[in-house]
Amino acid sequence: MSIGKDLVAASATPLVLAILSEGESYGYAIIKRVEEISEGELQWTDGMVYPVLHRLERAGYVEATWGKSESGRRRKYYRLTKRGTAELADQRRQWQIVTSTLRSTPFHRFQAIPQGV
Amino acid sequence: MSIGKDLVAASATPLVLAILSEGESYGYAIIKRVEEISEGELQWTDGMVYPVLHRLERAGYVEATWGKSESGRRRKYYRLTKRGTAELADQRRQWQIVTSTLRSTPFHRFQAIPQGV
DNA sequence: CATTATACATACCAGCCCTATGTATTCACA
DNA sequence: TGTGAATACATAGGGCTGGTATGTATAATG
Repeated sequence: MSIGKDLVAASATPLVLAILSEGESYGYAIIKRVEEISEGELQWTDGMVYPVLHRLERAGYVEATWGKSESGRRRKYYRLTKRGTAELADQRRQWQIVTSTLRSTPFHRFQAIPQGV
Repeated sequence: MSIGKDLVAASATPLVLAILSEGESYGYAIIKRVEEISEGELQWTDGMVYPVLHRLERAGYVEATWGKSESGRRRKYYRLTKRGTAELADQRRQWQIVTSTLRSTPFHRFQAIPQGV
């Protein structure tokens, strides 16, 4: 994808937490949801999402329970914990600071140059 | 500092490029400038900035020349290259996508200690 | 009956911030 | 005169994390 690795890394946690704040969900659906709300710009792989969910679980930001889809496939449903909700708020604060700092530079005046120079 | 490691990582390159787009500068001054425009929220260390500058130089985004301060201390001045300017534009595009995606979620509705749906 | 979509898991690799450490000069101040 | 702080740059090593590749398994599709 056309988004740098470190930016993907930085946005992974807040995006997953934000999506789960809409209601409980599971790995595969989160991948689809990210693709949907980014209008196809962000395309996560499963090999990336599951480790993120495991990490969030270890950190106590989410809880998981095994369930089943209507068709019978097993699913691991995740939902935000209280700590996860607090973490989401903190993530938002951090992004505010950084984007606000970037806006203090000529950063926002640079338009993307389509190909070539 | 209170900003996560991965967010610091993701913002380092665009911030340095944006600062250099204001005019040539050097490591120590960049650290001070970041602290200034973030109003003290971002406090970079020298051990973090110099490797970033070296990486940007290897990537061809910046050029460096040795100079001296008025008082006589040696300084390495960095300035944006054409490729660096293009990279800055691309970084901006990436950040637009990610922040726009985050805004598509309840992310922006979370204030310090939310809940209440 | 084979391919695709769904659904989850993990080992390995590479990249990068962070900390710690080292060198060197200028300036304030006691 | 001397001592610490600020200025100024450099790099080695550790730890964390996403990306890739791979494996398992079931349901739907044609």
